[in-house]
Amino acid sequence: MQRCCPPPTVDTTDRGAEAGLFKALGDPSRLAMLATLARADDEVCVCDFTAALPLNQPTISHHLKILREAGLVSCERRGTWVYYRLAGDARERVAAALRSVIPEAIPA
Amino acid sequence: MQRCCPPPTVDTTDRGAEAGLFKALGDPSRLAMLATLARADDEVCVCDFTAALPLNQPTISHHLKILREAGLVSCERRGTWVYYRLAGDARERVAAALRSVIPEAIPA
DNA sequence: CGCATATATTGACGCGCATCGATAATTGCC
DNA sequence: GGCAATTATCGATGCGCGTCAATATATGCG
Repeated sequence: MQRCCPPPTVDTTDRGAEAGLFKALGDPSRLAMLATLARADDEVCVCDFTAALPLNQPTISHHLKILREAGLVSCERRGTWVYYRLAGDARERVAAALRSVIPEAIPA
Repeated sequence: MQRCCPPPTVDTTDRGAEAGLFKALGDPSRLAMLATLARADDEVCVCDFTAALPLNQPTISHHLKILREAGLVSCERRGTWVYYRLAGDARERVAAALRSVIPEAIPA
């Protein structure tokens, strides 16, 4: 191992949190749910996801749990049905994560 | 399976490409390399990564290959050393992917 | 209470990923 | 050509992920 030219400036900041966020975004089905929630003015029923997506019900529930634990969505039970909505700070959280890695990728 | 209330509007657009991009961002070591490249004005030598990151050399090479295949970085060999740089359209690509999922997450 | 429906959890399976050691490929230098 | 150094590839290993069937939990209704 040998140096080549100038002093190295490798960013060794721990980005486990940001990686966790992006990992939650790393599945097409989860992106479909997030895109739906981001465009819905109010909440979306789980039954809509199970009806529209080509996945079995436990798989839907599993993906929603991952989004929940990532803090990207929140849910509320009303009667038999459970309604999900985009978390209030989801937009700024992902934007901040992206900005922390590639600062100029987002205006401000 | 039964409807609950209004017509569902689940976004079933295929987001495999966006998910692939986010999946490439879903690792702390790869984020460290990307953050380094995004802040470096010019290119960064592989030897700097192997020297600074707590990973073995084959693992570094493996992660760089993933970033390369995701189109996020490009590389050029000069002599014994290989230099990586952030791809020219990396910033707009990730911004567009994020915007396509959560439109209001990014200003423009 | 008992039944039906909606959602969550559990357990299992197969595949992909992160990591490493060993080795190959490439280049520079003698 | 031969040797040393840098990077890439290969093979293997262990773990995590996406998926499903089966089951559990929760709610509403009669």
